[in-house]
Amino acid sequence: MTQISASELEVMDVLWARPGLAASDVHEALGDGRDWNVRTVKTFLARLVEKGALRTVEDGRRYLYFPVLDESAYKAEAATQFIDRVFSGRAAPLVAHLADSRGLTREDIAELEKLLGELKK
Amino acid sequence: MTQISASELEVMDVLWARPGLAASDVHEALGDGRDWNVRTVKTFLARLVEKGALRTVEDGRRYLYFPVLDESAYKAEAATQFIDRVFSGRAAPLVAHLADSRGLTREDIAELEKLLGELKK
DNA sequence: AGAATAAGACCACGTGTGTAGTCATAAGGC
DNA sequence: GCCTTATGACTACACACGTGGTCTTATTCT
Repeated sequence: MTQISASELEVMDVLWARPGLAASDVHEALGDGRDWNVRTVKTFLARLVEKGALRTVEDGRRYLYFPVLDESAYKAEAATQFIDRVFSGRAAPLVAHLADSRGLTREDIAELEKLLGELKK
Repeated sequence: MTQISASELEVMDVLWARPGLAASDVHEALGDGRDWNVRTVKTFLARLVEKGALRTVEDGRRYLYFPVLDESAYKAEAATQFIDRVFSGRAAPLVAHLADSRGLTREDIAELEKLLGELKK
């Protein structure tokens, strides 16, 4: 599978949340913080279509964009790859590092415990 | 801080494990699976020195390479960035996805539980 | 109707990255 | 003393990525 860059991923996130937006809507939805020119957003959309991550549906003289790539599948894969790359495939050290860098709040810890409890079944 | 690419990271991993290797040693250490030309490895080393992640010590007519970047600090930062990018900063979904994709073995789960137990203190 | 706006199509351009080649030089083997 | 080999220095080059420009055409506003 082709790689998706960090910027492209932000675009995917918008469309995973609200599939079927047009380019200008995606641009608008990104608005906060992300100060990309509409054309920049369109470039990302076009590249994502090339990569097979999105597909278009014509709507008059514009396109609506829909995800082809499944969000969960993609993120699971990305997580696995990241852990392979950075942590030699071991998940525990990752969590340890998160804790170190204050990436884990008390709620996170509680949530993880609950999750682990379920996983054990 | 400048970014380190996936390939460069593999080189760093070798030198974090065994600081003070020469280019050819790094090449050899990477050997398994990684079939890079020595010059490719040297390119990565040079770029890592430029980026300030490694420093060199002359040893006759060659260099020995030592990490400047701290491994733990780097990996903690990388983990945080990854989670921000892909999981909107939430660690729990990451672990959930790992579980989904069979990225978590029973041992991982046990290890994580132990870790969480310690974190709670 | 004419002007401003908005959409897509196509193009551009600097930087990073993966992947090495060439050149000069030093050192070791015969 | 020369040939091979290892080393560093410098260079190359294609493709990805971030960023956005131009050109054409269709719609909408006044």
